[in-house]
Amino acid sequence: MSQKCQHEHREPVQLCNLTEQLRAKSRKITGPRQAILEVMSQESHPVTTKEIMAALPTGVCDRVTIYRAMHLLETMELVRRFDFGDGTARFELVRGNTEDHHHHLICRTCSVVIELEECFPSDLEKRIARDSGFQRLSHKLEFFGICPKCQP
Amino acid sequence: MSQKCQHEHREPVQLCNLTEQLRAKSRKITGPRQAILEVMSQESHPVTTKEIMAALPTGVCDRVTIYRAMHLLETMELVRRFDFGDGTARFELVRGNTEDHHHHLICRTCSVVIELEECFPSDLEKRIARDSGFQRLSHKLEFFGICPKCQP
DNA sequence: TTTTATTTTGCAAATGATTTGCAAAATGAG
DNA sequence: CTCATTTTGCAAATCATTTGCAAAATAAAA
Ligand SMILES: [Mn+2]
Ligand SMILES: [Mn+2]
Ligand SMILES: [Zn+2]
Ligand SMILES: [Zn+2]
Repeated sequence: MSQKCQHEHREPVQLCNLTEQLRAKSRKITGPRQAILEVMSQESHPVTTKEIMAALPTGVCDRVTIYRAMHLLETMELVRRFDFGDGTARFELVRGNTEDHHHHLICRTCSVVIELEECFPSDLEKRIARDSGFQRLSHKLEFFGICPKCQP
Repeated sequence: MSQKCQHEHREPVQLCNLTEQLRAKSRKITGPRQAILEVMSQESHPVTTKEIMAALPTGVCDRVTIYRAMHLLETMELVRRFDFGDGTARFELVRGNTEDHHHHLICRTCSVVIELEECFPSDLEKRIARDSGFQRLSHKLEFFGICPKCQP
């Protein structure tokens, strides 16, 4: 079945998904949640809760609400969590298929982020699964380096 | 030139390295540091500071000392830091060449760890470097899955 | 629309890992 | 053994994240 949004007016796909998926789980469509998703839809790289907070109009919601929204959206697979190794979680809106994922390249000096298309080769991953007997394999993978601007 | 230890008596390679490298930096060879390395040399997977603390004879040192030792040993490249995504750093003794590294496969249910030989293909990594203009690329990579014992 | 059941939220406080300040203790060179 | 330097323990600070709870918001029911 198609996932097409039923509304007539134009809205980002994510907000439609949000509405529908929230209803399906008897969760509520609230101002904070819409505002958070609005902010995230304008970001092209993973963002921290602190950054979301800063991008939100003053007083929209508490930081705790953002943490709680991230948990919810993560379980709904509308948002994905990343770890750049600095002790702060980052979140990014899932834009394509839920099954897709991607990785990042981060500058060790200025922290600029590049979105990557390359992924760990699935045949290699299958071999790891076969050799170990593990099932449902997934991976966390991020690259680090020195970006052109930061090179000596 | 060979890295062979000059001492006559038998000691784990790491402790020799420690002694020599510490001298070279005018840092001191202390009881806590030797004890911590002793514990780590008996572990085959990355360990947390809490686990090191627990494995150490009571009263050998404070948890803070372990944190400080990990920082020092990490800069000396005698120890490597890993992140299994649970908010606690893990450390493992570097056993082979300093340039080598490896990754892990962790059970999402029971947390059992498998040491892996597979690594991200270097030709692919070189392509990422070339396409992005980044230099000195490195990567963080860990796999997750369900181990044979935890499978339904 | 009003009522009612349920979910959310804000705020304060708790948790947990890690870091820092500082004076006392340990180490190693001479 | 003495002295300069590095380390350590302990308490307190930081920081991200979580939790408890009563008040506020939302959506289903009447
Ligand atoms: Mn991304
Ligand atoms: Mn390992
Ligand atoms: Zn991937
Ligand atoms: Zn690798």
